[in-house]
This record gives sequence, structure tokens and C-alpha cells, in this order.
Amino acid sequence: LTPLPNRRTSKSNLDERILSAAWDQIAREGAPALSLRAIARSLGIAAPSIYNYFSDRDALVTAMIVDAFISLAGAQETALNLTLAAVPPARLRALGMAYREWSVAHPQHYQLIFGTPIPFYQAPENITIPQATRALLPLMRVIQEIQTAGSLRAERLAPLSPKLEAMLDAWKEESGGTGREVLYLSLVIWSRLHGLVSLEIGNQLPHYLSDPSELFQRELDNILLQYL
Amino acid sequence: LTPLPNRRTSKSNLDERILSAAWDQIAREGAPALSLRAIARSLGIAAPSIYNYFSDRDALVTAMIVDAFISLAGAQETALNLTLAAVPPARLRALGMAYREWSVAHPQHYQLIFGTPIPFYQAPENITIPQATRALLPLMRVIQEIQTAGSLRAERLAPLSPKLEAMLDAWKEESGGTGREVLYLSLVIWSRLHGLVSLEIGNQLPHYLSDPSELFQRELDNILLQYL
DNA sequence: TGTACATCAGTGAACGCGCGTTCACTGATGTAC
DNA sequence: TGTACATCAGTGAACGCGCGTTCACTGATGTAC
Repeated sequence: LTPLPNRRTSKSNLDERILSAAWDQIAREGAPALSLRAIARSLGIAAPSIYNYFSDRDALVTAMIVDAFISLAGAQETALNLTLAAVPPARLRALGMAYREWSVAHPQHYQLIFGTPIPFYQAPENITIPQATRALLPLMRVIQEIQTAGSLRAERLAPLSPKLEAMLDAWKEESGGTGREVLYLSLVIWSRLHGLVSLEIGNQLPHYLSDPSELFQRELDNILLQYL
Repeated sequence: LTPLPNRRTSKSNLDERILSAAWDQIAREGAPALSLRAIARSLGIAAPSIYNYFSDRDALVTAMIVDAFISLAGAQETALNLTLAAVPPARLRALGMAYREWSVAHPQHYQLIFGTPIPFYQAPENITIPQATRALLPLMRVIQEIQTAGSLRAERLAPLSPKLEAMLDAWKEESGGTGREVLYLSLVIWSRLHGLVSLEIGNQLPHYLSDPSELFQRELDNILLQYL
């Protein structure tokens, strides 16, 4: 019952072109410099045209954030799908590599999601949180597989404090009963990958480490050694 | 032979007041919104006065970055000095806790150093890199102590690839001959702490984890278990 | 098939605003005699 | 001690700029008869 787009809208794609120009601009000048007028200028259209597609600047930013999360989640899901036949540790490794590769290939997307928030922009959490959750889901699924296969070595790790157990149990409620260890390990593994990627993207690693992927691969090795 | 400040300058402290107003503003509105005019407004002075102390906006940002690094390095050094009598693993834990506590107490400083770069601002690396290095030094020193005591378990970790060895050796040259393993572990431990802190500061942890310090302490436990 | 009408994507001018930076200045403070 | 002068931190006006957003509009496209 949704009306089909008429010839005009389906041909012009202006909404997509606006989003893509916005990404270009963020890549060149950083997220906080995002400007509707600059986007219009780069597309050769009048600035107010944008208001036909996005109610204001914040709506455009929200669309970009959703865009970025969908892209990341897609990359993670693809990594899972390409390793359907593989053994769980190999799938975990594939997810990790895909995470870094996506981040390095789309640093603007990465910074928009994980970097410093844009001044005065308030993300609508009811929209962004589900997307963020979806991006983390493939990792949780693989960790779950590993646990089901009985090869999760939670006993090698320091014991959970009662407080931490309680927080994880609250989370478990909402995540369809995924076990404590699976939630905890997903988070901690994600954090280890994220730490390295964030330093690499932010250009904060010592310059001697000219090929950070080496560092990253070894961190994946150690994650597999330490938790499996 | 440097001239003593005359009564005027020593009384007004305007340079310090400008920096402090700048931090206030960043805390309220985020780093990219930093504005000389707004700083002047909040101090009740005329905007051009600022040019008596900072040659332009970028110079002010650089001063703030240096400020932040000095503050972080100071916090790390204090943590070391307070644990002079302790056993090395306890000192490592103290450094980790100090890192998180500093970050949580000064999220603006943290974001300015490690967050998304400010648009069009180019950090003068000859100034900022030494400061960043100094902040990492206490960690390297403690890891070195642990190695000297013979309790570093590098053999438990996945082997370094030749490429990674080469990069670490290049770094070793410049860092006064600190060993490969020490450099590598310092970096990787830093990255693990940084990953969690960055997610916490960015408010990207699941909301169920209402007390991220629990997560952080356990990560420190595991770091001690895994590398020592 | 032809014509009158409705729709609505895109326009151009205008609004009020805050920004970084420059400039010639002023007036209190500190100094030399 | 008193006076004339130099210094220079801080001023106020002005510059040119880009921003988000509003508004009444126009004109090509699609629709009804």
C-alpha cells in the first residue's frame, strides 16, 4: 500500500546522492564539519532541496549512522556466511579480520560510529542501539558455537565478581538467554579488537609499526590461544 | 636571563584562565565546537586579547593537547611512585587503574588526545609525539621490571612473525634498546586497556554494564594471568 | 487524443547568527631621570 | 620625590565568511476528464 515512487523521484535518486556526498565530505573534512550547504554545493543543487529528503541536519546524521551500522553488520554477516563450513575458531578469526578490514576501508564510517560524538547531535537510541546490537550479533553467535562445542575455556580466566555476574545476568535476560560467559567473552574480545583498530585508525600507533595488520593478526592468534 | 613577568602579567594569569575556559567549553560542547570568541565571552574579555597569548586557534588546541598528555603522563608517573615498594604485577595493576581513572575523570582530555581529530587541525608531531611517548613510558618500565624479574611468559603467546619482529626491532633502536617482548607487550596491554576505556567513555558499552570498572578490573586480572 | 488542472521536487533570496582574524586605539603600569 | 616617557595587555569596531533554516515561487511531470 506504500505508493510507488513516481518517475521523477526514481530517476533522480537525490536522497542517495545526498548521503553519498555527505560521506565524501566527512572523509575530506571530518564529521563535525558536515554542512548541508557544502553538500548542496558539491551536488550542484540548491541547499533547501535537501529538506525534501531530510527534515534537518540531525536527521541526515542519523541516516548516516544507521548507514554505517548496516554496513558494518553486513560485513560481519558476510564473514560468517563465507565460513559456514569452517571450524568455529576459523570463523572467529574471519570475523576479527573482517572487523579490521571494514574499519580500515571505511574510516569515516568507523569514526562516525565509534569516534567522538558530534557536538549537539543527540543520537536517537531507539534507532541506533538495535543497529549496534545487530553488528555485534555475529560475534556472539560464533562464541556461542564455540561454547556449545565445549571448547570455551572460561575456567582459565579470572573468576567473575558477583557484581559483574549480576550485570551480565541482566543483559542475558534481554538477549534471549545467551549465557554469561558468551556475553562476557563477546564483549571482551570485541574490546580487544576495537582497541587496536581504534589506535590504528586514529594514527596513534608508533610509526615503526608500519603494518598494523601484523599486530592485529597476532592479537587474534592470542585471543584464540587464551580463550579456546 | 629570562625576564621576570611584571606585575600585570603575573597577576592576571590570563593564559591559564584561557586554557581553563577552553577545557570548560570542550566539556560542554565538544572539541570541534571550540571557539575563541566563546572563550572570550565566558571570561568577560574581548576576543582579540587571546592573541596576546596564543598566535591562533590551532596554537591553543596544541597547548591543550600538550596539557592533556602532561596530565596523563603525570597520573601514570604518580601511580608508579605510589607503588615503589610493591611487587611488579601490583604496579602494573596500579598503572591500569590509574589509566582508567584518569580517563573517566577527564573525558574531554581523553577525547582530545585519542578521539576523532579536530577538522583542519594538524597536530605538530614534533611536539605531541614526545608527550605521548612519555605517557606510555611508565607502562614500559614496569613491563621491563617484570621481564628482568624473569616472570614474563612470552612463550605462552603466539610467536612473532618475522615482519613484526622487524618492526619491533626498528622501534627498539630508538627506545634505548628496550627488548622486543617488552615493547610488544606494552603496546598490546595498552591497547587492551584503551579498548575498554574508549568504549566506556564513548558510552558504547551495553547499558546493562552499569559499572564498567568491574569489567575493567577483570580485564586487568586476565592480563596479569595471561602474560605473567 | 487533447486540454485543463494538481502535484511537488527543486529554486533563489533572505533571515539572523557566530566565527577567526586585523587594525588602530587607549590607558594603566613600570621606568628613567 | 616628582615628572615625562615607553611599554604593551586589553579594547571595540570592522572585515568577509559560511552556516541552518524559512519562505514564496516556478515549472516540469503526471492525472482526470
